[in-house]
Amino acid sequence: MGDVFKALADPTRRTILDELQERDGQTLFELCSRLVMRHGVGSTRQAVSQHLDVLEDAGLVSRRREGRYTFLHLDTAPLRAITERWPTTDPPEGPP
Amino acid sequence: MGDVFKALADPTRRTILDELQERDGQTLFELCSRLVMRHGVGSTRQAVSQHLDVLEDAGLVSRRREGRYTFLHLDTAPLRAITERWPTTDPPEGPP
DNA sequence: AGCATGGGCAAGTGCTCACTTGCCTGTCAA
DNA sequence: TTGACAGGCAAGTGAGCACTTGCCCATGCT
Repeated sequence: MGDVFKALADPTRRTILDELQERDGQTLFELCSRLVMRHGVGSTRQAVSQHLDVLEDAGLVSRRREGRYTFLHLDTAPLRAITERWPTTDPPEGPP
Repeated sequence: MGDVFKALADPTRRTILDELQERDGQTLFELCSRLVMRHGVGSTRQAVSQHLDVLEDAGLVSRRREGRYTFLHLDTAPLRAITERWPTTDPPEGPP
């Protein structure tokens, strides 16, 4: 359970989640390219892969192998446990 | 914004939030005592205080000075930004 | 005034973590 | 079959973080 929080603690990993949410099912190379192009993240392929390991352990990302490619999929389900653990008093309805 | 995630990454800090949610407005000594008694957290006073610094920077805890005492208050508002950033597809209605 | 209590401030230490470097495996095209 | 491509598997390194130790300041009671 604490893996989810540790996974979200790194800004690069949060950017990966952002990118996968915008375009799900990317391959590792495509993800690396888009991280450089659109988010200015200059990490190497191995660094991104290690981030994906952490995200996979947290249950936030799943790898789907298909032939030569490995497609990455986002799963935001573990995030629900956060707001369920410390429920907010006032609802998300925005004030005036 | 990333401060919230870094604050939640540590298990001791999450326990502090749990304890403050159960009993809001504690003082530092009371919090330390209850962390030892009820959660088995054996950190020193300074360690807990440094955790409170992190939680305060993240906006999750506020310190209210009153005479010789400093009361600690929980604020779960920053947690809402998490589920708003990566909205879940299926609602929290649990399956069978 | 004088001392105990509640708490802050700062330096030092060990461990974790993000990132790099290098090499190795499996898949497709020519 | 051989080469290029997509990706994994380590080991090593530097920075950040959690925690401790020691000292200092303010408040309140006697």
